Amino acid sequence: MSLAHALLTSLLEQASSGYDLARRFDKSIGHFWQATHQQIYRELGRMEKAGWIRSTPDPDAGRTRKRRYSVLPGGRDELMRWAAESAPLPELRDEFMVRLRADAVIGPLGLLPELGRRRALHADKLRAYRAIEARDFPPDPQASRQRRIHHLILKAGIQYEEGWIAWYDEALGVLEHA
Amino acid sequence: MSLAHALLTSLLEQASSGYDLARRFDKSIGHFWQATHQQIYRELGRMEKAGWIRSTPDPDAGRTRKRRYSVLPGGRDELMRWAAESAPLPELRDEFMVRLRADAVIGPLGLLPELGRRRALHADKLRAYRAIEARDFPPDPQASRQRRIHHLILKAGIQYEEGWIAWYDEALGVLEHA
DNA sequence: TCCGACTATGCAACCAGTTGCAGTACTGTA
DNA sequence: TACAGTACTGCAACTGGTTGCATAGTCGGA
Repeated sequence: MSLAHALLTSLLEQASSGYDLARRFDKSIGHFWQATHQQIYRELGRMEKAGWIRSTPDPDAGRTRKRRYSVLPGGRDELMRWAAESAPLPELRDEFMVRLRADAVIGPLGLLPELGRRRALHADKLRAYRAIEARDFPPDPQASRQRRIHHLILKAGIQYEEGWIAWYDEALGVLEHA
Repeated sequence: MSLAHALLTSLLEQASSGYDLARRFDKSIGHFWQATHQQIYRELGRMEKAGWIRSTPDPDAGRTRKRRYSVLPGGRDELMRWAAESAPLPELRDEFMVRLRADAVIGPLGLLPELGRRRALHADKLRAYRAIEARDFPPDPQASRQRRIHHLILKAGIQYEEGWIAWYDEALGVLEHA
């Protein structure tokens, strides 16, 4: 159950509401862990019951129902406990490879446009990551441990997109001349 | 619903039983699409109902219940239709990144051993892929379209593992000296 | 001849994640 | 003041995937 732990991490970085969490998930942690607002609300409810977090009406709430969640000591302990666990590698699961294999067994199915589209999507992501890198991580030998780790995580995304772009370029060559 | 299409592809390559499909999934297609025998049996049932495949008692069955599934024209059409669809990129979802981020916000949580373990797992996979490559894809300018595509798919796995190994090496450096 | 390992299939329950929909309050604009 | 848009929370139903368990036959070895 990592969503809870992703939320704990995010809340430790900054106490906030379910809605804000959902939006922040679209950036930062969301590059490696996605969640809809539905999941987030449900999970926040469970976590509060478990005594990991508590919620108070948000000071910025005005008359809305907005609530601010913050991490309790129990939640922090739980996060530390969980972080030390070992876990299996994420599994590679890409339906495009299935399509390719279908194309191989049946014969040309016109996958080239889709291939180009996917390459472009990866290029978009890479560009976005590079922009974040340029903005938030200027070269700095004195950077704090926290910053260095955040940069490292971003580099995982960069490395991932670059790898796929290179592969899609090769794939383009194979499908064009075959 | 890609599992059905992965199964169709696999059955087109070779008609076989649910059990054999499950085992073949552990290799080839399974590098990019995993499924348990449970899922497979359930899905084969649906596909037969849909008229995409048919099953006959397996000739090698002896007195067991073993059945051989093969693709009907309707299944082939469905696969062709589906292959031309476009689909979103698979999402990167790696809980280790959440752990790293927790380590960044709380302070050193002793992630180094886990980091080494994960690097080793990637190295194992890479070695396995390289072995398959050496065995099944000797350099051959005359290789068929099908072989070239299969090789391409394998290279996606190789590229993926190599990227992560490089990243884990860098991560090792960051966590050691911080 | 009994036993354990393996092949082969399947039911039932559960869980995480997704989708569709809805309600409520605020904010700006015509 | 009416209306559109959007911030914010939530319910209910569904889907795909996982887990635990059950069953039944085959085969080799103690």
